[in-house]
Amino acid sequence: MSGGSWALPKARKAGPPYFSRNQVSKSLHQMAVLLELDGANIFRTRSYQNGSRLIGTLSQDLGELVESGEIFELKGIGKGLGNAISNAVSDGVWPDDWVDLHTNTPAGLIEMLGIPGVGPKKIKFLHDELGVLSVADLKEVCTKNEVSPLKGFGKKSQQKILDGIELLARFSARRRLDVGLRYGQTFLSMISALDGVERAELAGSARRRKETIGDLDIVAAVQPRDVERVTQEILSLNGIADVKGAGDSKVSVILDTSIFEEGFSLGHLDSKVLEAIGGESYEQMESSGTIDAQVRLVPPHVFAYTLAYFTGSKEHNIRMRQAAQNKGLKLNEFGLMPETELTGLEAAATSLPALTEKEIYKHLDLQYVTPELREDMGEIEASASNTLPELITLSGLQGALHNHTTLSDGAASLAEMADAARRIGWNWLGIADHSPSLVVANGASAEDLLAQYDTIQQYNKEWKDSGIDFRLFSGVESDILEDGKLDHPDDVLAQIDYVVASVHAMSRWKGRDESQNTEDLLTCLDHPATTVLGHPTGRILQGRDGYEIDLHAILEHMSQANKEGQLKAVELNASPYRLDLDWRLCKRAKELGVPVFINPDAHSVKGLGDIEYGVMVGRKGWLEKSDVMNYLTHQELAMRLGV
DNA sequence: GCCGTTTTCGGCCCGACTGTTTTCAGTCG
Repeated sequence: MSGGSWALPKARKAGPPYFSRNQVSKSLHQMAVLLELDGANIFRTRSYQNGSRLIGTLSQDLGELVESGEIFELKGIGKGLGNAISNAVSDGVWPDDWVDLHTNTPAGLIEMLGIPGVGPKKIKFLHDELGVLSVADLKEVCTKNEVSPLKGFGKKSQQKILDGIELLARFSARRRLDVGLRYGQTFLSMISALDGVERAELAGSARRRKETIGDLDIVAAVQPRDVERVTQEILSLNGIADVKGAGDSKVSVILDTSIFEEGFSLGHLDSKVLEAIGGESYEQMESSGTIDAQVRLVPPHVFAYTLAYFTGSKEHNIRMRQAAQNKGLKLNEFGLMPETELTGLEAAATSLPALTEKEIYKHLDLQYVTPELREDMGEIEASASNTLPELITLSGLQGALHNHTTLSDGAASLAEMADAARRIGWNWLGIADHSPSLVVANGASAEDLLAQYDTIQQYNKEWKDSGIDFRLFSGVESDILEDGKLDHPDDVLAQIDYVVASVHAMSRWKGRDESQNTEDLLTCLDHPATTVLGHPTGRILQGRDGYEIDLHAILEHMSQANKEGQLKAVELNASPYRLDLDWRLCKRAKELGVPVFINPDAHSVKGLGDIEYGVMVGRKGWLEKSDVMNYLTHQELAMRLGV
């Protein structure tokens, strides 16, 4: 759960526009949730949800769309939402009914939505009947047996709610991508090895490489005669802490860390990251954590359809079904078939055959869409017109620019980092240790920085003289100070190869509004020495939200600078704790021609491996070879940096 | 609340599972 506030945002002092795209998008989302709790028509709530998504991913300027009235031409924005948004943006006033709903909905009801098995209808009913206002209230009435006699409830429902509250308290619902993938790939390999499992794949948000994962979905192809035996064998695997259910086609379990033979530990972390996720107690929590997993057992001939279905996303699936409908067909997890009276597996007998997902897309006259892109972010249109991007790959990268050594808070020396990069097969490596203001990370003085620069030149000369095609670049990760200033004198910055400018003083930046933060970042970007904007929002996944910032405006500003011949690049921080730039904005950076550096932000040799997660997110953000600076050779990069 | 070459009403993706019912509603993905 994100810790956002449930009040509507206050209007900016200067306007119009009085609200940003992010604020409008978030408000629409909140309205959708509140309307659900209020018992509104689900199609009405869905309209708000769609509107939130639409505005949030808009590439045009919201203020301009409102001013010109073009906002009403967006598909999904009609009279109601269009007027509400227009008035908010141009007059700074939210509709009365939005304000009322926000004022009158108890915060505890929203919290209750996090309980598994408890949805808006039940919450409303329990609120109306028993006056339940919070999770604590709900626990109390369940314990007092006041829920089971209610119409539509019973003993089991009451116990299920109590179990759900327990689960909510034990662990936050989602896990980071790296953690989810470790569980998922381990469990998948165990299932694949079972006798009778013909094929198995990880599906769901893990396969789509979302930055966090709710639960694991695995699809396994099993002949019907083997289903019962395979189910039993799955239930006896190591690492299963609890069995939630086991039917004819689905096994639902909770996994814990005993699934890992080698145990569970975190790598060497950035001190700021460790602090944000709760310090050492976090490691303890992580190692006692769990994740839910569902295994679907299906006959081999429907495997591809089930895999596609459970890979999602929900939004992508909806578009796929519409594409099927346009051809007079019905698409579900069992097949692609003409409309019939039959349902489920029986209807699948009439399905068009598909051994792979590629064939499903082909039946619909679509180009195959790789799982990372299945978010209804334009991939269906691109697929229909054969214009899907040719995505980056891990093996294509030649180096990475933002890494630390023992000069600041890294665990490995300069020589060790360089050696590791060469063993990976990279052509270059950038070193950017912290600047002096960041005392907590042992920020290096100007003197030490310049000494490091000299050492790097010496290494480079040695490699060159011995015919080794490898180069180190010498940079700094400069803190962005008050008013957008950099953390070293200009004459120092002018001597080194590049500057990654990042915000670290989170308490100060989080205490200010979006326009002030954005303004300071723009000032910093305009400094001639600034090359890369580091971890642009400062978010720590599952730890803290980033500071408020209008990244669309930042990216547009950077786009302009690049058009004028300056190199202003944005970082995709590959640390699985950050994954910042968000994938939704990678696509925007690409459209605007803002170059992207995928940076592991490595604080140890092992940390270089985090680049893998950056590539996953870059692929999810539509990035191609030409969008990513890591594809350059050191000779090409030196030219771009002017060194 | 949105949408429309069946256009101002009546649809809006689809199915499994669960627990409650005796034919269905709520939740989930």
